Amino acid sequence: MSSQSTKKHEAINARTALLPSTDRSLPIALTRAREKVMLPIRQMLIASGITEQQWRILRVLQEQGPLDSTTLAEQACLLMPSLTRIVQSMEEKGFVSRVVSQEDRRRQTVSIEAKGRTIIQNNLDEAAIIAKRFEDVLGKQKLKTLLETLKQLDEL
Amino acid sequence: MSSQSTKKHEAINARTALLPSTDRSLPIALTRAREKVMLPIRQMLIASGITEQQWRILRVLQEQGPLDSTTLAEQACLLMPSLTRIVQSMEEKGFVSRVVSQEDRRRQTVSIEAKGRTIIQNNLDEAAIIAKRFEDVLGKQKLKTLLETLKQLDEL
DNA sequence: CAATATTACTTAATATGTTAAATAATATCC
DNA sequence: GGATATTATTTAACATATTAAGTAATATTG
Repeated sequence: MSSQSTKKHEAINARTALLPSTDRSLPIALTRAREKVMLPIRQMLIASGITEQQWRILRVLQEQGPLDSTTLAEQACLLMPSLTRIVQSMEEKGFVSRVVSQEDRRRQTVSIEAKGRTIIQNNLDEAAIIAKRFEDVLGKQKLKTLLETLKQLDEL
Repeated sequence: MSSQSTKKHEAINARTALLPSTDRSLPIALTRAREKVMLPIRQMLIASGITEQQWRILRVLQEQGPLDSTTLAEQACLLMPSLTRIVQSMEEKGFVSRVVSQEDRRRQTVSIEAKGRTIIQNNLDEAAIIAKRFEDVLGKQKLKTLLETLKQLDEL
């Protein structure tokens, strides 16, 4: 922002006009928005002692029933190495259970357990309020458009 | 997806209809889109041996000139503890330098160095091509709308 | 059907994310 | 002006992200 850097900035942009500046960058904008949207959810979950990733795992299992690890990772938007560790830790705490599949013993099925369901119950209402707040801020139509555009990016 | 879990799923949704299901969740959609957009950038940067966060730091410094750590963290979308570590490592590698501010000795100013500029030069064209690809996929108007909506979320 | 390839998951190593606490310098208040 | 509060940065501790390599089971192929 200093005047001496402004000249340099313009000089560089003159020969690299193709790339949008960082304040118009899609990756950065997505990261910022994600952070803002995650923050209240993270704060809510502190009381339950779980992370947003663990919350996503519980919600996916509650919605879709028992899943194999690969599908669960995809649905909860986690990479397999992360999922492995998180599910191990959640199993130790009794939130989920794992059983080896009998048809294919490479696979395992992860299920939500009573303790995990309790966490869902304790947070579902507040999570809905948080989601509603963002819907109200953006408006239903803009939120719908946003989700569609984000989906389009995901499906590339 | 199994039929025995479908009944459970519906039963739960009946009494918790307020919260959108995970496949319509804004946090998850943002995370997925971010991942898709970041992937080609990360792959590009492998050749230079830096991460996307280090790339953001270099780009912000190149655009805006020397910055104090707090501003740099804000602009590069990093938390201060992350910035501290990353800048330390980048300083050791000669990509950036740090000097303590004389007006306020709590502050320090971070500057990009020749080695850092070289990395920018080596990747700017390809970064522009990647950015263009997303612009072409979405269309200029939809990208503009997306950035505006994301900004609106950020400014909450 | 045995060698090879693929798949599902795990482990390892390194980097970043996140919260809390520590540190040092500056600002504020009585 | 000295006690106290605030600010800028760092450190610590733990959790996740990412890439690569490892392992065990299944699938494929000659």
